Amino acid sequence: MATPLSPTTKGAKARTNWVTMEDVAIRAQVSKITVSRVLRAPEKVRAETRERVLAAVRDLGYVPDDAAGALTTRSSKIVAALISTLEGSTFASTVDGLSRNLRAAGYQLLLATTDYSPEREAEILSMLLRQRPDGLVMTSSHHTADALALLQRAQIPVVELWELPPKPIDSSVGFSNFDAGKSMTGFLLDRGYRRPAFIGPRAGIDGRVKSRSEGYAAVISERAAFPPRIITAPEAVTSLTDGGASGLVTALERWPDTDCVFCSSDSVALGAISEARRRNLRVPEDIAVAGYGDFDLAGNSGLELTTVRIAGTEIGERAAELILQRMQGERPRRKSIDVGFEVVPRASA
Amino acid sequence: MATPLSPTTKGAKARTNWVTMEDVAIRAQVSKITVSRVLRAPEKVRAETRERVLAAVRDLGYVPDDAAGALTTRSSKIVAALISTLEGSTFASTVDGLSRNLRAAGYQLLLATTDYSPEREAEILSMLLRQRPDGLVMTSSHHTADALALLQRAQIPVVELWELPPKPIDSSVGFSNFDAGKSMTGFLLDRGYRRPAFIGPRAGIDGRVKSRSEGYAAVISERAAFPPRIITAPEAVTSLTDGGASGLVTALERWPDTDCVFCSSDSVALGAISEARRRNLRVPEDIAVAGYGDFDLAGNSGLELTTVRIAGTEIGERAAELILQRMQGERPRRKSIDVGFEVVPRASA
DNA sequence: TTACTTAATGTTACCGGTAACATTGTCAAT
DNA sequence: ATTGACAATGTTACCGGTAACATTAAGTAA
Repeated sequence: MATPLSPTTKGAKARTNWVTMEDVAIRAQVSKITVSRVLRAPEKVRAETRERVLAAVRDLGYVPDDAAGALTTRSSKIVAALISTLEGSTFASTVDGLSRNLRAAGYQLLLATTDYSPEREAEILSMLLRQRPDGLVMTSSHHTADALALLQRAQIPVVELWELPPKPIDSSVGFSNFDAGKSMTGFLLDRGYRRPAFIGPRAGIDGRVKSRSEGYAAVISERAAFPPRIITAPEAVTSLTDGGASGLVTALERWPDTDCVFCSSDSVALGAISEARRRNLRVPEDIAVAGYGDFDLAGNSGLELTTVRIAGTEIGERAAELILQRMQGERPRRKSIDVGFEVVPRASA
Repeated sequence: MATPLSPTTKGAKARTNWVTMEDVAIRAQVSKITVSRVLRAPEKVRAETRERVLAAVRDLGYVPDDAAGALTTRSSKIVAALISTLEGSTFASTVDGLSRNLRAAGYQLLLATTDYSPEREAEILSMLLRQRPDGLVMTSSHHTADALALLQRAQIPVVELWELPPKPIDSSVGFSNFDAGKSMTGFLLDRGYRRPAFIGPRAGIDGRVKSRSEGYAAVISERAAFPPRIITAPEAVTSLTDGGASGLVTALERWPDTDCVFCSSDSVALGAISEARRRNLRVPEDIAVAGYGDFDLAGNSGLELTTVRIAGTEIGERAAELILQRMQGERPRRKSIDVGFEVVPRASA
């Protein structure tokens, strides 16, 4: 009693939809390894054979399985990214630059957001590592011991973004938030403002904001005759813009002579400006406002926001380059790349 | 002559840093499969054995290799996302919601941006498929034949986001851009504006914008006594805000009686408002401006932008649910989820 | 006691590729 | 004609897991 065969040429099984390298090999009348060679080292295969294989690939619509290949090559062609947040557009351009440059080299980006929580970061990290990424980028530089241990064992290139940690895990692409805070504060004093305050989101959430405020404090301590005025939003306030609005109120209540606020981000500055308008305060005559980030809205919106420009896309692109070099086994010249920043003077301060 | 053994207990090879399931098995004095069971079906293993295995897992810091497992389970635990752009914060919250909900179920998000190009989308798609994602989401609904063929063969759940295509590939989560365009236009006419124009980015780039403008045109044709006034930015203009500014100028030049502009996004509206301010036009008295998207800046910035609110995060969350259901083999009730939209009246129109 | 379940664990083969080595064929030099 | 070198292709084993089936031990019903 003959078992009824399916009408496909394949014969038995076919439990999956995917065309395998073996299918291609059979159709091209070669062995699997020849197909593999055509795809990865075409010059090692005679032109005639190569064409036959490529034709089979096209005919069958073969798409290689990188995960299977990774088992022997030990390269998943995946880079993982741990991003603090995608909201507020701070890191969006970085992710974009990163993904674009990685893809050009055949790598894909595995993305996860940590909401600024080191604990969540550690948890997510261990999930991401199950995919055996070839490299890792992260926008935070405060990590739990667990996370560090995992990274230690993983032995993959790690790039920390958006700052230059004094003691980097591996390498980093960013700039000094401390210096940026100093520069803007110095700029404001130079412009003639006497009592600048610093407004940030709720405390402790983001090390970068802390560095900026410390830059601010350093300059104030050095050049001004009053103690640094740093305001952090109360727990209840979640939105950055709301934090800016409430921060301005708090600043003016606590120190009525405040003539200028330096906000931890453009979103915060937006909130401060809109609060100022609500109170009929002129910007910058009654209260000057400076932001941080040079988001799209800062220059193009009629806000004319004085701010600090960060090369977000470049950070992503450089990180990709660095990671790619490291994955190719090269030891890059520098493990830290400083992309700098720029104070952009506009009308608001 | 004895070969010098490394001091590790492992004996031979150890060409990789990663601890394998076999290492765990040896340490716990069981077989690989028992380790596998402890991790995936603990109830099938005696408590005592289980503890021993878990201890070994902890001691060695074992992290399973999902890619290896995927070979037999045929589930990569990866979902791929093809996003038109990350800039402008339109899709950021969607990606966030998606990633969050997927991770809760043990899935990771593989992200790529297409820059609104169907050709690039097809190209990227074939790269992404090499990772054998279990599911796919995409924010565009215009695809090349190649892309469709690939998706066809891949046989994985596909969710199209941010609109409800009349002929979806598989399933979709979104809303009707056409209806949203109609609603806002109707709202503007109801408010008493007589000559609303529509301002969009450069033509043909985004099908959703087209749908919105068609909604606008439909209402104008039905209720107003003039032909629809649709302006698209010239090729040279890349920024959305710049497009809004130049769009306003063009509208007022071409149709001086324009009393209101409905912009294809809040960013465009921002540009229009700032151009209006430059020209000392009062908003909304001289020219009313409506946006689309209800980005963070719309409500909190003092702009008081009248706009259409889209539940971006919800789209991501629902898409995750849908994909997860599909991957579990369930046939969900609806293949299309309409999350709706809401016209948000503020001061600008 | 003996056969029959059931629980707990192990063995084998396989997923879809690639590394390493093996084989075959061709041609030039001896 | 014989040999060696090299080009083209194939064979085998293995990567790190899991499915399917096999085995063992202990308990239970007849």
